[in-house]
Amino acid sequence: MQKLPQHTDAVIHLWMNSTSISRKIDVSLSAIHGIGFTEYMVLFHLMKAPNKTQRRIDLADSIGRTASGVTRMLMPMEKIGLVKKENNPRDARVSLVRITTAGEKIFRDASTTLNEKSKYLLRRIDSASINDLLEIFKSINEE
Amino acid sequence: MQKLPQHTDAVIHLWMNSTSISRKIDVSLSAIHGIGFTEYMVLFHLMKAPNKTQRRIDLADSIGRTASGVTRMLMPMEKIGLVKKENNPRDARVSLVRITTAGEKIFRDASTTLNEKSKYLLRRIDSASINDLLEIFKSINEE
DNA sequence: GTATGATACTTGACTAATCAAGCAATAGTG
DNA sequence: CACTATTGCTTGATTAGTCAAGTATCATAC
Repeated sequence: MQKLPQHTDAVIHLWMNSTSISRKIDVSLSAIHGIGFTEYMVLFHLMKAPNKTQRRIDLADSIGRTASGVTRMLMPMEKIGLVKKENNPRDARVSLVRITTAGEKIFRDASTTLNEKSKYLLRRIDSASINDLLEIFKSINEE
Repeated sequence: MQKLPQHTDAVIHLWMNSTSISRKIDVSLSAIHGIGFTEYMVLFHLMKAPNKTQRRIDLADSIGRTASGVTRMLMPMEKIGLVKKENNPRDARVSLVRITTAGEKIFRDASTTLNEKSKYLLRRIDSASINDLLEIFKSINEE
């Protein structure tokens, strides 16, 4: 088998690392807080958003899912009270999502778990390399 | 919202990048070759394996899926003739998977597509940084 | 101001993966 | 050698997500 070019190798390793890391984080988060990595990311983006509120379509975009994926994912999250639905008075098509107080608490608790787990998973990488990693990730996403 | 520690930030960015990248690659690969990134990875690991053959359980481990996930995933791949099942005469529990000639061809063709797509996706990253990335990824996985 | 098109969202049908339970074969232990 | 535990794999039930189609609202062009 022919040797793969460097960038292909990088993409493959990115996939493998992210697969195994997000699996491990999923296990920790859901055992302790009852949410997976994707749910965590929803809360994360809501916390960052102005008024802690976002349109479903923008949320879909932020977490790399489709609109229908978001609809389906938010149903159980609403049911257990992590987020709630709100209307946009200016546009009746839009359905806004707001994080609740309960959701914020779960987010803070889960962040602690995620911090510990991330620290452990990256324990062999020194701080400077993590910085490099972040810089590279940021430039991958520039438009 | 409190600022996240560096390693947590890195894990989150890893997740986001890999989500969007593997989605894009999935689209390209399946449009042209009828396989997704996961199927490509199966072929990739089989190509690397001695005799181009692997136990299902080891395959599951290599691609970060469960044994039952592998069983389900290989069914359609066998049906379209990319891989075939073989027995291990030494251990009747084991079911080996071997890549077929047709599978090898698809793998080579798909590799070309993947190469182009990877090059495009990482076009803003210089060669030295990609090397750094690879080094970091490799040390994340050391045991 | 009315038609046409675009946008936001939901739903039905499907695919992919998980977990837990089960079966069969092998390995380890007294 | 017999008994128990472990390993490799598959299957039923469930969950998470996709796409395509449909509905409702808003924006645009004439």
